[in-house]
Amino acid sequence: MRNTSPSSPAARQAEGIDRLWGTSVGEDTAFLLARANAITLAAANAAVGAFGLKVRSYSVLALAVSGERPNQRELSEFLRLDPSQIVALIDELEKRGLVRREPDAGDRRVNVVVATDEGREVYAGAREATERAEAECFSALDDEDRDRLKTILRTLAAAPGASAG
Amino acid sequence: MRNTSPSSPAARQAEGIDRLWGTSVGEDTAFLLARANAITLAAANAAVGAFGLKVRSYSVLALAVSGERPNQRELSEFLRLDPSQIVALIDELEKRGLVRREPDAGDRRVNVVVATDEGREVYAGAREATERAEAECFSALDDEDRDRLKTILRTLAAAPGASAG
DNA sequence: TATTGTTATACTCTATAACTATA
DNA sequence: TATAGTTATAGAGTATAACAATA
Repeated sequence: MRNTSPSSPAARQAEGIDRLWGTSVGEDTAFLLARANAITLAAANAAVGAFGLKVRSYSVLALAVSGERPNQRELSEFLRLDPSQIVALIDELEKRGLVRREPDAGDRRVNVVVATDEGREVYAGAREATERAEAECFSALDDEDRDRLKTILRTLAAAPGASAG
Repeated sequence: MRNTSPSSPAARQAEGIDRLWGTSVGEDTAFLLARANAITLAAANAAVGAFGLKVRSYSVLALAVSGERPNQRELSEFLRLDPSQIVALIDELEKRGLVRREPDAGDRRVNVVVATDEGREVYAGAREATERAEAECFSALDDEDRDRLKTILRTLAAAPGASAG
């Protein structure tokens, strides 16, 4: 151990990597975005995991609960997941009795995804958990910055090019 | 085709999924963050792909170029990647002659990762490409919002809990 | 001929554990 | 006994193509 300036090993380690924040990587907005996403994703997965869900299946369940009666293609497009992945997610939720595929009256190719009563219950609990987790993730921000972040991200989501892969 | 209100199929489709933005999912900051990340990640991968890199290998190269002489454990911690993944990334970059492992004089277990001249050249081109791509991703934001976003994301990165998986 | 949902498959990414050499 | 780096492997996630039913 040559570098003896900081007392504890943990402190020395932290000091060690903190210097890398001054590099071009640490200045890159896309990198910071990826990191923030990794943190919130992990927290959200932990939160909904208590309800036997992952972020993916939770999102599908939330949209099924919404009352908007999305079909599978719409879920695929909105969540930016391949149609085949949506099939697997719905299969899993349907097997657990949380959602139901309902054939569309006007177009027999189309399945609309709706929540069951049990799905609504599970969703209510999971949503509370994710909101708690999210509040904790963003606890370093004041209310104004939280609003700003959300507004900015919504602007990006609505921007042209946001639909391109 | 029962719903004939919007003229083109594309317009009808867009109208269709836009209604889902009004749901709880569309209001979720973590969801918006994931989407923004997916968009910028795809754009960045496309940009550095022209130089035979991915975002991962580009990040390692950037840190090797920085002059901070990070070792593999530091790269692993800073980039939040497993040490074994760092090995693979450096192997690839080293095989292409873009970086070099240099044994640390003080601790023979440690490898410091530094860029070669060619690595610096490739990095310069790739960095320009990522900056162009990033500018395009964030073109919907004015300068003030871009700064705000960066500041907020930096606050989150520095927050306690940002190091927890 | 195009679209919705489905199946199958291969590829990438990620997580884990065990090993070596040094400390 | 602990740490840096390496190897091997299994699991999750992702992308792609082909297919049946329907429009």
